[in-house]
Amino acid sequence: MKGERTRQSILDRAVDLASLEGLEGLTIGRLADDLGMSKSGLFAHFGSKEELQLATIDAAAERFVNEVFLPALKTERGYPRLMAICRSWLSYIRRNVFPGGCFFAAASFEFDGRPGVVRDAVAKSMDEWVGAIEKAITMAKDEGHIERTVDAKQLAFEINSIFFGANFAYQLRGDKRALDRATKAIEDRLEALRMKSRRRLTAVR
Amino acid sequence: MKGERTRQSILDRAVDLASLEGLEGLTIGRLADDLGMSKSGLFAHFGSKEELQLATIDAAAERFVNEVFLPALKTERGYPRLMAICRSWLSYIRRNVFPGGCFFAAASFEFDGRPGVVRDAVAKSMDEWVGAIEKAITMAKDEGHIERTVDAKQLAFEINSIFFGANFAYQLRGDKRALDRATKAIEDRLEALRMKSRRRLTAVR
DNA sequence: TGACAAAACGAACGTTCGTGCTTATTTTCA
DNA sequence: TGAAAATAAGCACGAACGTTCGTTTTGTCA
Repeated sequence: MKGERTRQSILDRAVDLASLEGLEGLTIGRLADDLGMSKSGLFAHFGSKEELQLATIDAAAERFVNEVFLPALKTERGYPRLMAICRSWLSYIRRNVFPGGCFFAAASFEFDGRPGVVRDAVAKSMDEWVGAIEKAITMAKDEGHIERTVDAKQLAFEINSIFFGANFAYQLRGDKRALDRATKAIEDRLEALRMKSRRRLTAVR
Repeated sequence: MKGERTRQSILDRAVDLASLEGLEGLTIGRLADDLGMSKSGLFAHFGSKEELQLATIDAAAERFVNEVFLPALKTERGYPRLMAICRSWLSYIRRNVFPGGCFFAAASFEFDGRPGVVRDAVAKSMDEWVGAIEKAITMAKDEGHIERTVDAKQLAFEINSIFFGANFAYQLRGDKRALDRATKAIEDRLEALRMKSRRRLTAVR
């Protein structure tokens, strides 16, 4: 009981720290100090640093899903939901859900060069996320909201790219307009794909 | 003389290593071992790890300019050069100029959360690069190759985003088609901006 | 309340980190 | 060729790393 609560608060802090310093830069001693507890006590919860990293990724994924994905699912499927997902992602950056920017963008670029279970876990999370975007695109096609010829994988690639670009410009370059630019890029791209015959519905936007 | 040669070979290796392990994961002991020299001997060349990191960024920038930017400058200014820059960048990923993928993408996401001179150096390099893309776009406008209404900053943002997305998909997800997708995304985007009155020139592509 | 389990602690392990010093070996050039 | 200068190595340092240990504190429940 108590242990689970502690574990959760450790992971909460670990996620924040890792978004700033990286999953490798995340350090058990530093984390313990931050939480006012002993290294050994903290360590016992995970058994190894690698296990801590994996648990941190899981915790980050949970926060991400709660803050980005689930809220967007409330919007009706099809074009509206696809756009809601994009807006939700950009809002998640603006709200600083992770203090160091997108946890998964950072982790992706940190681990893309080294093999191991941590890299695999990051890749799996990202696969799921990009897959979710693809699915939303496919739904928009199925609903007849966007053209049937749309290549879902291609479009998901482009949208995800814009997310990375937005995170980069916002976090590193401090470009306040980065999120506006990303919004415009995605809106323009998606708007061009809307079904002509459904133009009467565009006013809903 | 000799020192300069050694320094260069150290930096060559440092760049490779940092592209894989990150600039913070880059370690003096590991680097010295790799090169078959002593930590202290290597250390003397730089005086501090931070100085080594800064020199590594410079060396990476030099390699990047030589491998990506300068070759593209041989192409005539305007639309052709803009496209050449994009193709050159994608080729640079395909050729594994840095063993861990784009050095600057990795460094950007590694340091976007922490202040300091290293972060500033990374940001400066990226500013220059994005600025170079912007300039190429502006030239294409001036040459009358693309529409005068194009927002150079916006377009540069989008192109750079695609680069990040391509690096991500190629390096972490091992998606061989990532570079094709990036090419298509950029081609389609740019093609739509070409001046109608100059359509007779489009065959040149 | 008392007994047992869970959780946290403090100290220490061996290793590696970045960084100083001092000494030895090369390079360079008058 | 030999002296001066540049370069590399050797050694040691304090701190931090992940990890293990035995002990103590805290929580849970019969």
